[in-house]
Amino acid sequence: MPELPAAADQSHLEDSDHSQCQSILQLLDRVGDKWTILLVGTLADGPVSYNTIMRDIGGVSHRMLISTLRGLERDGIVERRALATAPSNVEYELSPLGRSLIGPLEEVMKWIRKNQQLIESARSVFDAEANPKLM
Amino acid sequence: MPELPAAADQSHLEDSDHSQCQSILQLLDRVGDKWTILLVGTLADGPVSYNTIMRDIGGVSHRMLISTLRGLERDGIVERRALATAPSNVEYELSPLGRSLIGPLEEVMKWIRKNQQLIESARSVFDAEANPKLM
DNA sequence: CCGGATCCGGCTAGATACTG
DNA sequence: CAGTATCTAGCCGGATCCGG
Repeated sequence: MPELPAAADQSHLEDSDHSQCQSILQLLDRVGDKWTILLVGTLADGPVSYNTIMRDIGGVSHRMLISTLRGLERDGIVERRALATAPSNVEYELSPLGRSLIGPLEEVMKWIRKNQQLIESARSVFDAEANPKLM
Repeated sequence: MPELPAAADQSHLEDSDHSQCQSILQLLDRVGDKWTILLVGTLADGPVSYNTIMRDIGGVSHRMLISTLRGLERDGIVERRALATAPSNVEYELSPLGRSLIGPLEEVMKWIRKNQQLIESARSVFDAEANPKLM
């Protein structure tokens, strides 16, 4: 079983403050992950089948989608249900825990959509100042 | 100028839907970034000097801190002010745009702190079910 | 003290091919 | 269709040295 999250790498065990911190950093990686945020967004409205997800999220590879879903399932954020239909089909949906994540992440998405233009122009200005000659 | 964000890799230019999407994905990486989230948190209370940041955030390397700060400065989220003191000193603070990010990210941090235990036990359960023999 | 540049090992994630 | 396994290139990030 390769490729599951890799969990605990802390070699020399550390005092509780540090391991507490480690755990938070780990969760930041999970929750802040690009695909996690997008995935929670597409699952927010109810159960969705695998290929629908694949279609809805542009630019995610098969491999990344599967492994992100596994990770979220492991963390108790999504639930997986295999339907016994003729062409095999699988549905994913948010658990209650996962649904409680919608609010916070939706805030972040709203912020991004609202400030997208602003940030892009800030980048242009910054790049121009840093490299006036190249413009 | 190595190592700045790398901005635009899209070779064959794409229709506006796709480039729009690309831009959002990019911002997700910036905003969802572990160090970004922690950094906005420590800058939330006002201007902070470089070494204070370094001390406050455990486990960040010099290189990552500098490059994250550069990226955030480029995006107009933090402002950098070099003080003309004897041992040179630099302060960073959130721009108005950066301050508007505090709310959304604070929501995420609250969610993490609240559900940390829950997630860890979900992981244990999942791992036990997946590998009953190894337990 | 701040921060840029370089080197380099390890991990990430895409492509691909194979199972049920 | 859903999922797994293998191979591989490219990036990320830590260590380190230098220069302001």
